[in-house]
Amino acid sequence: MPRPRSYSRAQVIDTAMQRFWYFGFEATSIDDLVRATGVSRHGLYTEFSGKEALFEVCLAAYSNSVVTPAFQQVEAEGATLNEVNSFFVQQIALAETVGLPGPGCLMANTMTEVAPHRTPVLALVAQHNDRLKAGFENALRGSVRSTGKRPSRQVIGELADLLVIFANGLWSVSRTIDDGRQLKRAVRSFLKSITARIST
Amino acid sequence: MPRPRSYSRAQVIDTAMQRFWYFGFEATSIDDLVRATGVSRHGLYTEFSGKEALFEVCLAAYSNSVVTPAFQQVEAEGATLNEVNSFFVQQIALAETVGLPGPGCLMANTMTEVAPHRTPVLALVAQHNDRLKAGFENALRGSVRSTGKRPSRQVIGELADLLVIFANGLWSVSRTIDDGRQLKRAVRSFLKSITARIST
DNA sequence: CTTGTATCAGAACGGTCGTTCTGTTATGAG
DNA sequence: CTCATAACAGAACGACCGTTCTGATACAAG
Repeated sequence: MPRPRSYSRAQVIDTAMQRFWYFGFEATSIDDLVRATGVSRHGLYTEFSGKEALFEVCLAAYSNSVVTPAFQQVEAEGATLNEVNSFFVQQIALAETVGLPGPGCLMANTMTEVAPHRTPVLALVAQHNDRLKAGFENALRGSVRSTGKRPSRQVIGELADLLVIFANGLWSVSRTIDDGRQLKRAVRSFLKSITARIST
Repeated sequence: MPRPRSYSRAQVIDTAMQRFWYFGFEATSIDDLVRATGVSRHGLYTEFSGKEALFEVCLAAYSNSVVTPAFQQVEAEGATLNEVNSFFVQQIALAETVGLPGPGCLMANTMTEVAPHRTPVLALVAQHNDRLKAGFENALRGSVRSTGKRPSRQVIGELADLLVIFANGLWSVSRTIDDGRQLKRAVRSFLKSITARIST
């Protein structure tokens, strides 16, 4: 008998995620979210339980709807550094369509804005970095398979760490740069260095 | 005849800088600054003209009192990648004494939190990145001088861009990591890659 | 058509935001 | 000692913060 809800939970989360992504956690107010989503304050508080909880839901949604579509190719069996390259290139292209200087990466932004003060958030971004590292390791192993060289597990891990750091740095500077070609050039150059480390 | 001021401008700036550094621009309130500096609201508003103006002064102070002491060795004539290495190692050691996960870098944090919404701030962090790039180029040229290889100006520029991205990424992840050895390992590994690119 | 119920819009909460203003106080020149 | 001066502490400003609450509303079962 009750009145059916007039909004879609997924769509609210997506809209909120966009606001947090571009403006950050602190600078995004509940009023902003009410205006952007069209959902009343009451609705936001019954559906989610507060601003920080909603933010954490948005981080998870970002992982699923933004990171996964682009990064799954790197995580797939048989992936190589070619897939790593197209991951970066795709994300740069996405940033260009949104407009540079752009929003960067929600995870990278959160790393520097919210963590380490709020433990649950810190855990989520650390988990994201772990995911990236695992994916990069997978691609590195894939690329190694086709070369004569056999780098140790430790070297693979170190190179994956470098890729995680590079990714975070790249999305950081994408918030101050207006030319996507600079970013693409950096990706090309960096992957060249990594490739050199796993071939003869 | 007037009453002399009871605070030192430089010390107020330094204290405010520390707060912004760790907590970020939005999450640091004027009340926080009043408590931390011991200066009244009125004093802060006559000495500086508002929160954002004070923040910009802090960015400049950070550049002078944090970046310069560590980075000037990289900018010095005759610097090589050895100086780049000790720059990173010193800053990591500093972060370890403060405690990891730590505050990272005020400039990197600002890049992802405040820029690109506020143009004057964006300009300051972009200027910081330019400074880093110029310093890294200087060191790369210094390292090249002692090898047979003669990389083009363009390659030097690209590698310097990589170093800027790496630096920003490194300070980002230092906000989620509790073991400084991981950071040092990454620096060692990354500089190894860069070195390979400018030697035979 | 009636009625129960969950959703709705939006008022209202105390608290804090960045900012301004008002007296009081401490100082050093005369 | 007197007094003009500027820095002082802190009250006060309207606006907005995140959160809670109230009463009207729209639907579906009976």
